[in-house]
Amino acid sequence: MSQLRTRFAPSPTGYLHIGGLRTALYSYLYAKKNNGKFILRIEDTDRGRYVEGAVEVIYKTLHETGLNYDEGPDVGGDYGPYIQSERANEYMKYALQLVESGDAYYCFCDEERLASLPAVNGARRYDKHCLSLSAEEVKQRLARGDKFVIRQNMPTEGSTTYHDAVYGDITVENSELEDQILIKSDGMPTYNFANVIDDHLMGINCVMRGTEYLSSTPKYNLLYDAFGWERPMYIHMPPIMKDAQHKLSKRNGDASYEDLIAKGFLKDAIINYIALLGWSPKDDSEKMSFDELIEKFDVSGINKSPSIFDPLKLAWLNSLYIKEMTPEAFAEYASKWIDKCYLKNFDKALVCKLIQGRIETFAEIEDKLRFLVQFDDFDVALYDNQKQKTNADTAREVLPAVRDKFEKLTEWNNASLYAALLELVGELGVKNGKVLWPARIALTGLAATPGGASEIAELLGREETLRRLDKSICNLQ
RNA sequence: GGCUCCAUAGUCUAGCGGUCCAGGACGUUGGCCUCUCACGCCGAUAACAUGGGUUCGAGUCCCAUUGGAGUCACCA
Repeated sequence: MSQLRTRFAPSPTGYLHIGGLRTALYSYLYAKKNNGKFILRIEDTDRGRYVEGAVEVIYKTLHETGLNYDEGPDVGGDYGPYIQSERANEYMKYALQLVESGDAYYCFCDEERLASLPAVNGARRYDKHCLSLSAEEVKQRLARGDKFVIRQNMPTEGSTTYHDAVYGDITVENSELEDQILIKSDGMPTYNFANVIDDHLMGINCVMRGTEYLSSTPKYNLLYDAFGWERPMYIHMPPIMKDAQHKLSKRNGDASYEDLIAKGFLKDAIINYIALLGWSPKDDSEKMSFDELIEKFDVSGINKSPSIFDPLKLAWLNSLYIKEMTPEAFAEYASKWIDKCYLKNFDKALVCKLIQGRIETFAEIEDKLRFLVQFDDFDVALYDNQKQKTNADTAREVLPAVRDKFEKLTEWNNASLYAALLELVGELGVKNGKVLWPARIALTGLAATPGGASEIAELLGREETLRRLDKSICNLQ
């Protein structure tokens, strides 16, 4: 068999949604796994839907996620142009070839007539009205400048079967197939037509796309047959759902790739997660690098039923990727979120050290660090802790001593602070918690913090630490 | 509504006739660890949609029912 060529053919409608990204991912993985080529083609035959800048978003996202295509509008290739609107003159030629062979025909029906067609089985169906027009009549109307479309002439009997790599054999009765429009009245090809022509012209021998095409694929195959072209292999994949009933879509306000990035998810985690939505490797691997994905990817692992997008599991994977970042990489990536917290005098490296292992998404940073710049009066009930045997009364006794120890320190770092705290524990002859708990509470006013008393004191610095202790001690009186 | 497809825990999934009183993961939860939280570690939790077949034997094959998805555009 000749070299495998897959393609991702999005239409530039403004963003790249998660489902589209996954389609691109699988296509890419499958191509790479088989030493094939992955091609990007922009399907912009609908002039009305064109969105400014949408193409760039597609390029950017694909490159950013590592889904580098071998051929495409911005990288070139031997089968260009890779933007359908730039190949506009190609399609009519092929449509006319089909008219010639009787596999397609001119149709002059207007909207009104179409709308008056009776519904069959709950849906309107074109009645092949114009198929019976004589060649002479067609010629006249064309010469007269009548608006027309070109329709595919579907067989009315028999059935068409094809093989899908994940769903198996799919058979559809030809009578179910409508005479779909190939060339629109504006002269542009419909997606269905341009798709087939371009796939063939670009040597695409493997078509990967969502299941929404599962039942219309026979129409495409009939086109391949009419031209005498070899049909490609098909790999349809199930949709990604928001919940059991609804597909994930930007229109419903669901997260797009950009949204997820903005919410603090790492691209590697996103790719890893969506690879797992609808596909699973032979072993039980969950966290996989891009290279491992290529290595393990296999069509037989693609699932048949829709899968629901689970932000919780994505977050879990994301936390795994966050933990393995180097401190430097983490600091750099996190800086944009840390900056939102208006931290001025705090050691960023120290801050990062405390939060890196404690967040699942970068968006949580703001909440986690708020206590650094905000220290309000708090309920002394926070000093209550059954397990540590502490309460406001014990805090009242311990805190002044803590303050005293801290003030005498010549070195201000976690080790010395912690040592000072333990020293006090020794002197008082109590459990660690009896000192550590109230100290942390007094410094933050929070039941849970991203660090222990000494770590937080180190971060706060001598001055702020003493100030907070004084304030808390005062509030206990 | 017609047609096509799908159906294992709350979610993602393994399973391709016996090795499954169903395995992994997220979540939830108990515990350990611990300067709180988090991490980590150990344990628990919960599923073969229903009903018929086929078979010595069915989560695995067939049929029906139910449920769900997709599709039926001069949108892609």
